Amino acid sequence: MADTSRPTRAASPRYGRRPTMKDVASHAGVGLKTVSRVVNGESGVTADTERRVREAITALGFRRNDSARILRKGRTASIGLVLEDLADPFYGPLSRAVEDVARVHGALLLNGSSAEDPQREREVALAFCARRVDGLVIVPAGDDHRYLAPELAAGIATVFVDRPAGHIEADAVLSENFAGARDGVAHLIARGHRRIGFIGDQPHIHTAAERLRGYHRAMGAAGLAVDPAWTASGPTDPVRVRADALRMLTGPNPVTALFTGNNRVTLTVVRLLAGLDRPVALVGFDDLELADLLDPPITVVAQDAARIGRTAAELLFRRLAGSREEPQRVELPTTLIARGSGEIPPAPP
Amino acid sequence: MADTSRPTRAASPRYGRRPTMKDVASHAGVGLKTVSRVVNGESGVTADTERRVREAITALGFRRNDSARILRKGRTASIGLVLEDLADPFYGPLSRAVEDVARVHGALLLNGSSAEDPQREREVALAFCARRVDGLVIVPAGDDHRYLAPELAAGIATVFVDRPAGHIEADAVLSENFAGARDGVAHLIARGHRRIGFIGDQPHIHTAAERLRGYHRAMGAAGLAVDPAWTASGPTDPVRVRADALRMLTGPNPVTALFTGNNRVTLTVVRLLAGLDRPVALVGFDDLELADLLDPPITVVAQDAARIGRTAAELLFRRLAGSREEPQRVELPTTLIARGSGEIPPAPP
DNA sequence: GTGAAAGCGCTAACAC
DNA sequence: GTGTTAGCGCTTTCAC
Repeated sequence: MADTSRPTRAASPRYGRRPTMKDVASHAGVGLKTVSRVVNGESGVTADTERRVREAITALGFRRNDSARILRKGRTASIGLVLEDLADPFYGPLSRAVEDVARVHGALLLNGSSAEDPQREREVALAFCARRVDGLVIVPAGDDHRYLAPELAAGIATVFVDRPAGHIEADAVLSENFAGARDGVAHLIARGHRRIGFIGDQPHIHTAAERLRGYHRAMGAAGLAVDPAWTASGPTDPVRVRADALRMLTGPNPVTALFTGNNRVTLTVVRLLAGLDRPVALVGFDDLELADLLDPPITVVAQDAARIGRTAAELLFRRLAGSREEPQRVELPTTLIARGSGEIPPAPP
Repeated sequence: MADTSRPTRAASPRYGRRPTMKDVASHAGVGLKTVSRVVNGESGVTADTERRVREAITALGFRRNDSARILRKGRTASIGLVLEDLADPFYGPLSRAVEDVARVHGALLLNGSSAEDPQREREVALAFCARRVDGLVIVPAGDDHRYLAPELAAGIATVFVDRPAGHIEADAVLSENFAGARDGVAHLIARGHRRIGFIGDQPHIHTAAERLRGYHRAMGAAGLAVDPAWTASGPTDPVRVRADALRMLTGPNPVTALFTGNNRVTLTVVRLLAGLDRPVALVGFDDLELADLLDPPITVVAQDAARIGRTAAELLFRRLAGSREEPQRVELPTTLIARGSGEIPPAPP
């Protein structure tokens, strides 16, 4: 008996100890290192020895234990992706793009959702660090990332996505939120709208703040005063959004057009407008599947989620390959897609 | 110099060797095991000792290396999820549900896409096994999973999702594909349709075959003969789907209604029908976001992706907790959501 | 071409 | 309460 420490398990083949290289070695009648050479495709093993080793591997059902390998080599060949919610359609393509890049570099992907909770973001990110991921791609929920400083110092490459890091220097890949929103609002202004509403996400979120800034810039550039009742920021909960939209549309100084700050807000507003008899122009930030088939089709400022993910992952692997440039902020352009809802003229007064 | 193996790096604090428990121990002037006790919240450490250890941990920026812990404990507290494509909206909620359950059990989630390629599914699944994940949730791309037999034998719990495993005994969580499709087609028949087309995914895919079987059953139960030109199975590529749909709608024996076998097919057909002047009834398998806002709103047979994921993950963790029941197949009900497109009557001849 | 020995950083077992 | 020792399964080093 080789393993006297677990007598009760030794009898059961189904849940027995997995074979190790040592087991393969004795089964094949070779040294441990020879097995290691075969498993890792290193040279310096005769064809005959290799055959015997491979036979032993198959016979025993051996598979290399990467935990041990990782411990020894110091690199895990894995990266962690922390995002807000895997179920959000924006993050699906983003994750997939990160995974594809990781795959090219032979790395696996650990996935975690922060649920927009800074504390949870921190837990997930640090759990990944404890696993010694080589790198981290983070869609931040919180705005203070000093907790990551020791990890960055220890060499865990980190790229922030969608929103920049708070209180630490790190790479970030963002959309042109300001310019995209500004252009979307300018598009409405160009169609003759003067009273335009903005409904966005919570103001402490970087993208929400930037998009609101873009709204104000477009209005200002056109010489239009903004009634404070025309802007609303808060959770993307449908009840809140619906109430704010209704208030803007029916108040004393009603808007003739709406700019919505992200896909969830747009969805809620589209549902609301569908039940209205009055035509209201709409431009939304983020594209929606089927947006082209609605009546009217929805005009959007589209982000390229897959490109954002790919760009971030490629930057990450450049860092892992040794790039020592200053932390950089990459801003990716958005695309205004005019489909109809943004081209509705203002209703006559 | 403690680390002479990396002379060029030793000078840089930024990329130095990470501190270990041993480093913390000597910094705090205690033994290694005491640090371990503090880090793992074990009892038997005086408040004063604990404070000194914690100070050393903060001072050095120590974080436990879980790779070493995993190697020693034999459990990785992680599970692997292999699915078709993270970017597909069906899998977002599914992944999220699996992650949430994993989180409750203190496990991390490794994510991989097979891109519907059996070889790639195998690579990803085996890479996860080499990492010694405790369990695996797999949306199979291939139909032969004997390659997993040694892993199952070694105790890696595995649950298949959406489609059953091929040639091995394993748990599976599926939708009621047959019943869902049958009821969806029966719904069209009840509205007076007699010539109904079916456009589905490739026939070797289990869900596609089951849904096609449901179609035939509904037609048969209503005493309706099926013209072979009314069914088409193949890749969900829009060009193929469009061509097949057009053929059915304009052939010598044209259909008055279509049943589409999954969300991608439905999308393509919706786009096609939107350009037609003739009204055609449509029921699709899988729900679509915004389906209720289209004109007409789309009637669907909806699967609950989140529930499927949750059910699979819970079954997995029951296995990990020691459940030794026979492998089981769980079938989750679908929901017919009548919205309009499925209630269009047949066009007069 | 091959193998023995050391050690990656941690936890388990068992001293004291 | 605290520390020492062995060893998880692999890779690295170096001897043969």
